[in-house]
Amino acid sequence: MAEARPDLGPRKAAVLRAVVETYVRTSEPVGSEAVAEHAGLGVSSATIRNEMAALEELGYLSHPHTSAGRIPTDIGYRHYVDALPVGGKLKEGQRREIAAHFAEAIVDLEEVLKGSVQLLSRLTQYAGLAVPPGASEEQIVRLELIDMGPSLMVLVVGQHGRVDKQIVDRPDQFDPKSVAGAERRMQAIRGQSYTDAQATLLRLAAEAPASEHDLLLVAADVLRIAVHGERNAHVVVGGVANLADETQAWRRATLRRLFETLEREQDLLHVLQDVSSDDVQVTIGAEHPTTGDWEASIVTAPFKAGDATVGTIGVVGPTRMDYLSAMASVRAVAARLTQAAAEADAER
Amino acid sequence: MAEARPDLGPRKAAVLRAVVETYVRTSEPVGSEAVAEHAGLGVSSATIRNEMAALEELGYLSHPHTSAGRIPTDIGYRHYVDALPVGGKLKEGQRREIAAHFAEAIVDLEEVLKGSVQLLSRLTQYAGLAVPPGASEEQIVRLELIDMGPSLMVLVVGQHGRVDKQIVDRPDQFDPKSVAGAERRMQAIRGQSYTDAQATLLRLAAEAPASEHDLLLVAADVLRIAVHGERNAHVVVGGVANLADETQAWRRATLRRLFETLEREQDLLHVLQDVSSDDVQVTIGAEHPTTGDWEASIVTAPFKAGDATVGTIGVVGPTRMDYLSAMASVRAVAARLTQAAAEADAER
DNA sequence: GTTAGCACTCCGCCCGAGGGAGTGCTAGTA
DNA sequence: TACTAGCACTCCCTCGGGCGGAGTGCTAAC
Repeated sequence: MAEARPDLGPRKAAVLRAVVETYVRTSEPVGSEAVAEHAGLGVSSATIRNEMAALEELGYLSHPHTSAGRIPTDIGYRHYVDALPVGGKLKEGQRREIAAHFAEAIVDLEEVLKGSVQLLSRLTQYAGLAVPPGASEEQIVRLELIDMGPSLMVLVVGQHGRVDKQIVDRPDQFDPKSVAGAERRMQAIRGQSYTDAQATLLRLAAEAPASEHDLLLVAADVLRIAVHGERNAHVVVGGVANLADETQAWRRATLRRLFETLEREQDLLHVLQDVSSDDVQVTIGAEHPTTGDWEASIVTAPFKAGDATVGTIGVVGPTRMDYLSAMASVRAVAARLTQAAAEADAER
Repeated sequence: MAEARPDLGPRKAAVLRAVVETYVRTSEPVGSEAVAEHAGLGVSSATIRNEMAALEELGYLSHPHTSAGRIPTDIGYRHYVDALPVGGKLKEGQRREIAAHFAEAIVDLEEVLKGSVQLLSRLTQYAGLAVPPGASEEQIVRLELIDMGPSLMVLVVGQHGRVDKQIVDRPDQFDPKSVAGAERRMQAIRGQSYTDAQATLLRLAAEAPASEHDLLLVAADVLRIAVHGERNAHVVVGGVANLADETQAWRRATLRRLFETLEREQDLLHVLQDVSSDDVQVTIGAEHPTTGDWEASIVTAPFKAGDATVGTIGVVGPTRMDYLSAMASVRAVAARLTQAAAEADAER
């Protein structure tokens, strides 16, 4: 990601910035005249033209056709984003909306995330996304085997309100007595983290009588899935209607692909899990293989809930995105999320 | 819904049918010539023209402009649908796909519905929808109060794998002893239906000591919500990407509105709950107030899971929908769903 | 009641012209 | 050497007019 691109020098950078910002605002290719005015560099449009030609040569800008203005390439956006000052400012209204949203104490993380994703989509006019924290460090509050007639439900409740369930076919050998036995045996893991508990269950299974052995393995498997998020790890998505807005100039086919991926949670998860950093992170266009044909960018930030369990929240929008404002919104929401979770923990 | 429209007579009905079917296939206004060929009425296009003019007069067809063909109005579609033979046929491939999907025994209803909605969206190329059955008649397998530090989780597990949870702030007076007491007390409802259990809890609350009183009320409230589906009653939605397809001639703004409603689960629920009947039901365009500006139709069918608890499954697509095939698909999936649930019950 | 024939309407498309935005280049200036 | 003014050139976009065609509605004949 940190490609060794040559430093542009202040003026080229300013021109690039002006092109990006004007293009984002108008969604029309940007001409030298407009840049000369907007960038306030005190040079004429002719000079700008030279700079723009150079920027195109370097791959930061492109040209729909000879006599049109310039539009940024993905690389151009990348440079722009990297050069962006850290502190994007929120509008007063946005700030208030965020504050209002986090006024209530955090209770159910899942619900809060749904709300936060909606909030982000309202703030940015793009679609909001969130990946709930993995369960690995969360403590288990309860683990139960529930007899459901022909099947058996394994139910796990985590410290932060997480509930994982899985229903498995119950082979005949799982008689009520074994189930009760296994359930009693597995209570040893209460208070352990999901990861630790999984190991404990495997150990218990080894020691347990044959009739209970498989049951313990099944329970261990539910924990494994909870940790890895293979099945349940849904991505919370909200505000996708924004993507269908007329002002986003996506072609119909692109829009369709975008929606398809937003539904395929697994793919989405890969993208979101690949972007991990301590701060806001931006993935532009084809920078990630999965997002190659999206013509879209993702802005994400991690948040902490509990001790070290980390989730991700962010937005998806067109590459022609208002990165500054999107990053500010995402950063602010992630920060408030972390803070709210910390307060909820302190109270505990 | 059953408007007292005059009977059209066989020929007008045939003309209407031909217009609808041709229009659905080609998405172009249909001319008299085309109908004369397709409908096989053995009359000339001039006669068809007269009939079409009459149908327009009656409100079944409309005219984009003087010299264009006809397209059906919502009323036209309605008549067409009502006159449709009951037994739409599935293609062999579709039949196989459905069979394959229901080959496995039903375990977790929620998971099955997600799959079925995807299945329907694949079969029809529209978007799939489902409302899980309300909890009212389901039996409660477990009801627990779980201490989560500053808050309290009420957890209910139903006979068919349904899990409702709610996290509530725990006022100070809820000391561990009261919680334990209330939990013991409320076990009386095991095996009762959600509705009955709710009443039982209210009765228990009246008898219980003050310290446990509120806890029992909270639990009763969780059941009430589970039954009414005020909060949790999510609608399962899948395959929305299909709606963004180029071949669906929605304007961007309409598409946006459609997606917005698909995200507002409450609204959607109202629409789906309003359509209840024993068989496949079609809601066309503005027939339902909520769907007024959708330019979309909904095809739904109820399915039974368990004894009398009824959910709904269906598809949303453009008013210009292949109703015959959509109805056949929805009917088939609903039937298999009911059947699979019955088998699962029999095994119990 | 049905049909053939026909005038008429109106859309969609093609075409070419004109305007305009923006470029790239060249020559001149500080 | 860096910048600027000027200018020719390119290419898109739009607009208007002119078909061609699809389809209608009507009339008159069967």
